[in-house]
Amino acid sequence: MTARPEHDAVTILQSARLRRTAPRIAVLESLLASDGPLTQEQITAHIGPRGPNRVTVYRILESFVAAGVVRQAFLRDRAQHYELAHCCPRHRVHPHFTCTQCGKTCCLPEVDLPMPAAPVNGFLVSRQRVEWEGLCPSCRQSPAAD
Amino acid sequence: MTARPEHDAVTILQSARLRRTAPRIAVLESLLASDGPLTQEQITAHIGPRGPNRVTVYRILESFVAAGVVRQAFLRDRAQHYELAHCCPRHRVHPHFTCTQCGKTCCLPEVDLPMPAAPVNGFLVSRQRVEWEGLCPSCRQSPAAD
DNA sequence: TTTTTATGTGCAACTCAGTTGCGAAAAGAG
DNA sequence: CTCTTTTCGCAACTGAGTTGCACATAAAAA
Repeated sequence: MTARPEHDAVTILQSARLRRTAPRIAVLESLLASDGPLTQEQITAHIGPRGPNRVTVYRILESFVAAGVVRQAFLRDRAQHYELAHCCPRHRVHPHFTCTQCGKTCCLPEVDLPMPAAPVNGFLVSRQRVEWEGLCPSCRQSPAAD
Repeated sequence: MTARPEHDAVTILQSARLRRTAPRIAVLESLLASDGPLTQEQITAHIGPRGPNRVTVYRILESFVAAGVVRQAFLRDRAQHYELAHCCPRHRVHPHFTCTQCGKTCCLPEVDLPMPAAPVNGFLVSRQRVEWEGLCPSCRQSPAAD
């Protein structure tokens, strides 16, 4: 879980000049361990009952977003989903995929979707967000599973 | 406001076989009069103080979505935004544009973004949602205005 | 190491979009 | 006009996220 330096919680905190506290490390490790964006509730559940207060998790995520370590990936079911920023460069566009069967969401950083460089109908686009819905590889192979 | 038949509230209700009540007509007319998706709060404000209860607006929107008359365009600031379905065909992909300066959102139905027909990395995509952020035409012309 | 100080954390209470249950009202059928 | 079904309004609730404040602690200074 601490193979590459940029995938180590303490290293990330240090290079972002953020205080390294137990709650922050725990939140960061939850995001590192996940293969997709997480909500506050999912992070709290992953850390377990001895983890930080949910307000603390919200504030930690807020500070991570401000520091550029974490990004607000998308909103679903009225809940914000957070992902590590290093999973894909800031200005590059990557789609988020949600499986309609198993409900899991993951980001596809290797997929590069073009964003219009010139204005479209007079609208100057500076940021793009793409959400895909459909069937993930495992649900396609086992249609009735899960 | 009632120029084209498909843009007339009563006609829309009749062809969708929905009871035509004052609250339904008022909600539909708000959406018809708007150039972009609206929240329940915006619809209620547009109708005015003598309009229906907010719970009623939610239920009306819910029934409109079920009937295919209205679509949930996107979620912003924790609020669902609704738009008329006839503004762009159901399965075609159109981006929603939000201006970072004036905050207004509109959909660009004339812009057709390609959706992958074949699976991408094993993920079979059946629906796409695209959000653009940037400067709208009027804010580009008057940078400090509004 | 100890002290100091700025920052982070936990708790309780709050906000606000959206939901639910239920009795009253009104639309459409006969 | 009457009956049945659907819709509406109200009040109370839910759940994600926020705020204020006292306490705790990481990092800086002594």
